[in-house]
Amino acid sequence: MDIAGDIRAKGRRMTVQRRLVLDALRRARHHTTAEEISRSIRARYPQIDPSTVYRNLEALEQLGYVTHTHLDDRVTRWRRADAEPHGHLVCRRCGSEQEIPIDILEPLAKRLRGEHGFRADLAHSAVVGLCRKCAG
Amino acid sequence: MDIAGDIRAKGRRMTVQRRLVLDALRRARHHTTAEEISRSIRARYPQIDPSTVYRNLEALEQLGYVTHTHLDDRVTRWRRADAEPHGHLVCRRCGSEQEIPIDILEPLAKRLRGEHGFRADLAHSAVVGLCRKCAG
DNA sequence: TTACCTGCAAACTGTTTGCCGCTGT
DNA sequence: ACAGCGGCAAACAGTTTGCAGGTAA
Repeated sequence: MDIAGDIRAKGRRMTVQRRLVLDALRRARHHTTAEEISRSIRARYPQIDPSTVYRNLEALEQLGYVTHTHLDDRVTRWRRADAEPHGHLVCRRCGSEQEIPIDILEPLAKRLRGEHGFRADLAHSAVVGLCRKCAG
Repeated sequence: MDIAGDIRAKGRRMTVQRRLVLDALRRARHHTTAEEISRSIRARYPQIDPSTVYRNLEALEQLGYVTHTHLDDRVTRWRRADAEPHGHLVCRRCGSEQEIPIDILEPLAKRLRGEHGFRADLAHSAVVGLCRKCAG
């Protein structure tokens, strides 16, 4: 898909800053933070302001190209919307993170939908608890 | 249980500030925020500083009397540790919150434990998604 | 008496906003 | 030409911290 064309078709613009944010997200294997994206862009283009990164992440999320998730701190994690979705386990003791296949979470999503009419996005926030090591 | 005695037995102190925080949590039907606790205390005892509330919440959590949860904003929610645990559904569109019985979440917890050795605390963070109205 | 605890003020982190000139389309 | 967008600086919310004096045990 031609993101640039799509963005323009929606009356928005494809600026170099927007492209750089998109590229940074493409380079990141998993989720990243705004700060990390900002830092990686500023390494080459120091004139690009962090606030521009924030504004672009928000815009790109509205446009449907990126989404964000929350682990157990106050930092928002961003990733491309077309990456395969997955869940996260984060240990409240050692802080370790672990990705899990989304289908483990499916039965719960189904049940919440059936019993509460609630369409859960179980990839949105991490499951917090104790990892095997720390629970031992 | 005698919290005051228990706290002293652990080498900590029962101050009026600490008691006020505990009382505020007892008065609150569900989870509250530090700001709310602080405000309710300061209505009567304006000299008590918000930072004291934060420090006490942390201390009381370490001592095992309170726990915190996260909904989908950046505010920490506090409650007594002896309140019955429950899950939360929060709508990303309208912001509505809904409590759900913890046993709905049990099968997932069990599975995470079995397949990943991970002891999930599914009451710790809200499940985010679209409520019935907003999904309609 | 001696940790622990408090109030106060200041710092801090992650993020948002106002302003205003610039630039894609 | 005219929205949308960017850089800059300042504001913001929620929370944390350093300090110096106060207080529970």
